Amino acid sequence: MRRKTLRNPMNNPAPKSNKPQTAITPTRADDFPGWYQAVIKAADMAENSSVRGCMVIKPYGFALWENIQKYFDAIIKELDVQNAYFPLLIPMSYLAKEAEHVEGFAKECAVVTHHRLEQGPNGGLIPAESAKLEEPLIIRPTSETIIGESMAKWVQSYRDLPLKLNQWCNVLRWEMRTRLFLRTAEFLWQEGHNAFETYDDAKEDALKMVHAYADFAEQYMAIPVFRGEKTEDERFPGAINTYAMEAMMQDGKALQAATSHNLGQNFAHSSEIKFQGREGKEEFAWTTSWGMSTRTIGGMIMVHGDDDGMIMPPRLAPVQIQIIPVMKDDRDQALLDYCDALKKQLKAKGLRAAVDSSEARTPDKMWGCVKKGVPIRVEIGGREMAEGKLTHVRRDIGKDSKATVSVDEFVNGAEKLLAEIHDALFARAKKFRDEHVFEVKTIKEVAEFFAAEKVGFCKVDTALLQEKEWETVKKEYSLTPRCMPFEFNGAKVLIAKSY
RNA sequence: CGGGGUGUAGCGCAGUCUGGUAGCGCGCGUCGUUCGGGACGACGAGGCCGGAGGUUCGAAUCCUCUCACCCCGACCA
Repeated sequence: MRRKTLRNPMNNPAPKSNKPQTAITPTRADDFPGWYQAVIKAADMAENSSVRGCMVIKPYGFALWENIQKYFDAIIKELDVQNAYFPLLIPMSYLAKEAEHVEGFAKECAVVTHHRLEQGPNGGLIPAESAKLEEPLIIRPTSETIIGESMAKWVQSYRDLPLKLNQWCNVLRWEMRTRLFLRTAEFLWQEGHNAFETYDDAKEDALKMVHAYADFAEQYMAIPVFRGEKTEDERFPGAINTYAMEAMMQDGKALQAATSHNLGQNFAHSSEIKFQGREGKEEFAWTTSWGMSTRTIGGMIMVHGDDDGMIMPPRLAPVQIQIIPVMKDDRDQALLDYCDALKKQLKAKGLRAAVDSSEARTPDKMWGCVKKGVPIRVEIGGREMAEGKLTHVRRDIGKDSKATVSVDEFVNGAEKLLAEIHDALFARAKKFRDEHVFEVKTIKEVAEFFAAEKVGFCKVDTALLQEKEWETVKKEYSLTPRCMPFEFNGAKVLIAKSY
């Protein structure tokens, strides 16, 4: 029965197979994009909404985003960034202020043209002709222009700089093809906008922020990343330099989940962010912008997940330790109390623990835990309770890691165990990534690599991107230069397929 | 916007060619037996067959028109 359900969701005859049974079908090897969708569904993180291109983030997925917000927000506050909030709607003319910026975003903007609805001729509602806006508003695809306007007001003197602002918000980019978390029309992010007195300050800030993101990816998401600069054609519209962190997914494709931009004086000019300098002269500010989105969640799924579902990086996991009471009879209140006491002890240590006291069957609770990627699962039955013990299992290793220890030992070691899981996830991801980066000498070899359907990144001399052949190969295999890692000073570039 | 496809129960699908009044699996509910890594049985609830016209005694099925969504391409965090 079980085999039929899993292998045979389409109701067709099940093929005979020796493959080990997995909670997720298809497996990563069968169909990576299909696997990705199935993991999100199995872990109950998000689903498509009836609004085209927009997703519903379900409580378990949103809890993950809330943790990202919580920890990253603390990091930027340490960097003297202040949170604020700016309008969702931006006058259309603002976008036009920066030439390259318009070109980059104009073709994916949603436009608000009316402010009232009325009864249409065939019933239903239509925008009222009399309520047409003189100047249409766009829904923000990003907020450089509207924040620039405020900055222009707030900055008068060099003493007002640096000014560092951030907002956690939603943005909208009318995307053709969408995928949960990775590319949706509306998505959540933080966008930081800083203004400085000098070019050097701005450049240093843009670099500092990309490292802040990369450190966050490595220390919280357990995702190893390449830190580097984007090539000219991959740059943010209107930026002088764009820096990014690039991660490798398990199918060898690249995912950029956060970027920072050195905007030079481009936006200061268009928004007139001027100040009186130390010598009394009027000067334009130097600005940066930097953002990280819900896309990172897609990255965590594709970097850590396996054929049994999600694997949450411990420091961001909505639930770090799930306690499952294994009950013989209908309901064992003593056992539930015992579990609850354990939960309280773990919470006192600052850990996110939960007890599954639902009426679901024990094996279903366990698989639920597995699919949701809870880092540590604790099982407690009558035997353990009698002996003051518990059994715990690591999600990243599975049942081979099952161990029975005393409650005290577990409580005292839980934080360390979570750290070990984090390190193991990071090491596993880094090993995979390092084994899938290939140094290649010519564009022809790049073409051969992808023609052979090999998986990973090609590292080449940046100069090769000037060759005519590159344009053809790039198109043929839908490749992009991902970034020029800092350690090569622009001399090398990573090429890959990407999300 | 080009090229392909799909709309039937909460989800996944069959039925359409050859019209006859709705079916399967999962899920869901009740009861019983189970219960330390995905249980099983019995009973049960659940559908304007995407929408609008037409043909017909009769349409999920045939015809016309629509609407929506999905996949593949150009753009992107």
